[in-house]
Amino acid sequence: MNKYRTHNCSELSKTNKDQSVVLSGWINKKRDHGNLLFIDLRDNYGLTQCVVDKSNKYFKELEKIQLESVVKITGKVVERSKDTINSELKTGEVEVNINEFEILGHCRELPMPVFSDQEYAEEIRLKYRFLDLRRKKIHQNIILRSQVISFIRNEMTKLGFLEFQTPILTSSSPEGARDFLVPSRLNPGKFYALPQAPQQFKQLIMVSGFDKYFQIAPCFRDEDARADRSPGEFYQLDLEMSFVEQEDVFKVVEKLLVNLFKKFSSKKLLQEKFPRIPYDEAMMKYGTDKPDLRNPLLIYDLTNIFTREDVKFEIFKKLVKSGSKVRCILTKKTKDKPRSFFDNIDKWAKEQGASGLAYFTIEKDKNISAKGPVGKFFSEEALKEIMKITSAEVGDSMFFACGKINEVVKICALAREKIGQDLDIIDKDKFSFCWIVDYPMFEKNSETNKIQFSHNPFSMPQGDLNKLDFKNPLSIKAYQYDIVCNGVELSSGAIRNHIPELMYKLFSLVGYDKNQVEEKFSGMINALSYGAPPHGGIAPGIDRIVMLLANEKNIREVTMFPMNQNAQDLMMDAPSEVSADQLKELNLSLKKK
RNA sequence: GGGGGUGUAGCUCAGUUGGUUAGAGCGAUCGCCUGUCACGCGAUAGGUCGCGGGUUCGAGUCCCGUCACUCCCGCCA
Repeated sequence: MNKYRTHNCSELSKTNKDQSVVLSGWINKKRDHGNLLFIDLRDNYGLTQCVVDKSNKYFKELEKIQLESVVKITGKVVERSKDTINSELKTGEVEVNINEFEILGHCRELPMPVFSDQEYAEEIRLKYRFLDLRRKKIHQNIILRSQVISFIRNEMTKLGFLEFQTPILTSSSPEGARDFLVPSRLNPGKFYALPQAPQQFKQLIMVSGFDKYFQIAPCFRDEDARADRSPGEFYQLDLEMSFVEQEDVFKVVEKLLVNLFKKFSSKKLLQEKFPRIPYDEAMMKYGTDKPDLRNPLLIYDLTNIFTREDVKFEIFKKLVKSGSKVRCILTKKTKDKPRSFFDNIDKWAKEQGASGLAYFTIEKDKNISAKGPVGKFFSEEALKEIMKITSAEVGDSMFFACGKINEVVKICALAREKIGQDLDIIDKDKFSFCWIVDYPMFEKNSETNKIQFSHNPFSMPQGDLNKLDFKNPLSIKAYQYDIVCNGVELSSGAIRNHIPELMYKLFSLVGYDKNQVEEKFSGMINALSYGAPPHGGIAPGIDRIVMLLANEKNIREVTMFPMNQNAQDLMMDAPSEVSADQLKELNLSLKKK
């Protein structure tokens, strides 16, 4: 028999009546009636009420015991009287009459209550993460995470994928995020980098002939944190397949995600075959390549309207003449919204750094007219044209932004989200997935004006490879795709470029000559020239999937031991200083401040 | 690197126009209480109002600086 328990804290029921049992767990809560004491004993599995009265020799000691102490209790299971049954508790029909008890782990005065729904400052939660993790909600989140990962492993294995580990200490690569560097003792002056993703390794696995690979892969990027982005490290379901086209990857991932989300959430999926939205279309209609499709609002381009003679909105017209764009967001049936609704959005836009959002509502008396501060600037003919372009109807309103294309697109995307929230038209009980496809291979850096890879430099360009228009690199699309769910970017992937000559050519467009490519990507470029299969893959973010399933807005709520925003682990005190000897061994010296 | 928010008891927070000795709930300690499940009741302890400077007869409150946490922008192939 186990020394510590015969049952866990969620197991006992009426069927155990009169049995002598041993339970171990944490003191979740005490209710002291002076001569009668109730103790809720908690473990990973649940809660059991234990009772003791003053006739027991341990009574005084139990009365004094700190919450969150770990104890072993020996006692008898008794059925509760009808009026004392707790239906909220799985074990609520019984309780354990304590005969003996033993303290297994003392607890000091707590820096934060464990049994409470109260929110606490993150600083204290992170410092005492082991206490925080005892709390119900986050405890459940972490269990969910484990179940999600185990489900994924199982499904991937069933689909014939093999799980491999790839190196954690690898080489730094240009392109992409900032690397975490690790100094090499045996190679003074040289550094390993932690992988930003196992990108090159998974392609090498394909070249090695393994056909289908996956891994729950840790990825390290030294970039600043966000609510949905841990500083430092995160996990991806990294996968790669040989002899596939884009649709083959989509099929696998769609099936996996649909099964996963159905199993672990009660929310409905808006569509089980994810819509495919070309990047250009997404940027036009939603202003972003991670649209929340639960939000029905759409963005329209109305730049041409502001070249008309019968439109007198001079500020916009002047800007349009100098190359600015006008975009609008249409809201349906909003004519009765109070003035404050519109003004608040205009005010909000100004707070976002935009010059504001002009608006009007389309009305009809005898004629079509526009009501609102700028309504008078539009002729009936112009309004009819606007209604044609946007499919707007009488009673609808529109918000206008004007400016340089990048700025307009950005504020419209934000405004779409903001207005959607204000109108409360986003169904929070749904998941809406989509694929964003046809990403451009290259983009122009707005500061340096230089051409750079817009996503992954290893992606395969679309179209006839013999007829690619290298003179117009910005026109080249790639077999590059993202999965988006409810406005959250879950993953990106691509069909890879497995042709070395094409790789050299593409890199040359962003300013790398052949030697540089061979130097920077030696492992891979070399491998591709010894018989590489066409291959492609994707890497959905595990943390963000669990966030969606757990309905959490912050990634730390689904991460067991997260760092804070400044990339510090307050519990383990990392990063920390190291000894002079350690530095010496690594051939490093620190600059004095 | 930049912008916003927050910082008062172990925890969560209140603190009015600058004005007496800075309060509450939870927790802790002590006492009472035999059917609670957020048990109840009474008492006690607990404060560098993040830190530094300034204005003022007087600062938790106003001003300047600074630090910490957090959210956002930049960044994140």
